[in-house]
Amino acid sequence: MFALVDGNNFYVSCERAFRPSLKRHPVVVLSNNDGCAISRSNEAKELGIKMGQPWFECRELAEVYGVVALSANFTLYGDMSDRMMCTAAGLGHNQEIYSIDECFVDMAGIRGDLTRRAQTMRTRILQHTGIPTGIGIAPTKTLAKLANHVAKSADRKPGSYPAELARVCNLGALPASDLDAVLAATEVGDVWGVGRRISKQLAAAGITNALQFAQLDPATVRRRWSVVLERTVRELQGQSCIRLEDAPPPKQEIAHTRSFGRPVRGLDDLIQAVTEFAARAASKLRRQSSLAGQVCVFIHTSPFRPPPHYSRSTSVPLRRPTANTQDLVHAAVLGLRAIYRPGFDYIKAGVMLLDLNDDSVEQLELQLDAAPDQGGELMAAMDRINDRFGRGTITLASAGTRRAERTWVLRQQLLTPAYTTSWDALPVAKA
DNA sequence: TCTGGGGTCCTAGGACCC
DNA sequence: TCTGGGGTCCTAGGACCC
Repeated sequence: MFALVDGNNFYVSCERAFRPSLKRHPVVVLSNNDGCAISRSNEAKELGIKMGQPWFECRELAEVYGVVALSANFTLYGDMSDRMMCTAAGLGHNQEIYSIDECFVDMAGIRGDLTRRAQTMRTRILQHTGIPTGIGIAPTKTLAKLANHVAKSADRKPGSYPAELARVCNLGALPASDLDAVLAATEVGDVWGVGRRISKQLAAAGITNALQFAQLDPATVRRRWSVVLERTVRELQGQSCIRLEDAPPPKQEIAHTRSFGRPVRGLDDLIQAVTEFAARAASKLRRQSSLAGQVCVFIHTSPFRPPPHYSRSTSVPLRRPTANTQDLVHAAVLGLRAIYRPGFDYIKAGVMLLDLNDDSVEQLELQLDAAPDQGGELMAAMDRINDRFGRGTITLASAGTRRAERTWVLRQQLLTPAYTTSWDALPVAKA
């Protein structure tokens, strides 16, 4: 039996935990550059503000109704998530943290009334963190997701499902006929794994609710769509096909990409952005003890603006896999110079690290051929400083278009003289 | 004026090999 | 003259997730 614990309107709930005056007010949290609404309180949802909706589209309406709009504070949300996950882990023996606001818990081997246990856990999470949650329980992960959807909908929209399924919904405890009724009341597009495209195709075939979908023949679904969708059908039928991943595998790619607040034209500005993106990605890479074999960089103009449009990406292979910021930045800038065309208003850029593998192999090679230190100590020092004093305390800079060499720049305003002194002792500071 | 930032998995098709 | 077919690897693109 799987449980899915999901924080309601997570970012908004995090903000409310520290500002109780926001309760019962319509609140939205906005993405970077205050571009889109990425979390909405129930009150904001009722006003019709959609997930991912551009803020400029709803601003007028929001002003009329006094919607409070907040810029996202992802550091805060990460901390709140850690707390919520620690508490939620007590629900069973194994936990998979699926996203910042959701986790699966394997409840196999837990005796007693699972529904009551989940209700107790819900109260405890609320007390520990101030975050309201919904908990769904079912024999497969897809059904647990669906149960969670029921738990939240029954709470928020009375009448959508039986009221006793609100907040905690245990589909495993339901008689078959009741389960069918729940599936029949669920739109097929609300099933985990069925997105917009496929729901449209299913609708064309007369399949609009989850019960009809669950009654399809898996082999037919595989032939007509894919093995992925076949698995979804089987899971809805109660056959568990997706295992709990309690020890998440290391990432296969690491990206850092951003939209700019306003259009960027010059190569120098793009180099500056790409340098920062590559450095951020490199730091994530070291955190999971991996090395990258390739650096991909992309730039593009806004698809929402009139032409001319320009969009290109390129991959730069590295001579040997590395996690060194300097090497990764160098490769990213090299790629950028290759794809850059003057005369366009660029709105977004990004750096992706690909071909990732474990750094232990590289360590072995280093020992074998006694290669010079690739800056490992320096990188570790940078990471420690940034962990301690905040991201961006120390960064790598790239020279602009006129000078080819790179320079190190220290942002010293956050460093005390003592730390500056010890930093000066490091060989790189003279570079 | 103003439109997020990450990820994963699968498939199709081409290149290449035997 | 006649010119196979299966396996593997890689890449691009699609679809999905939060």
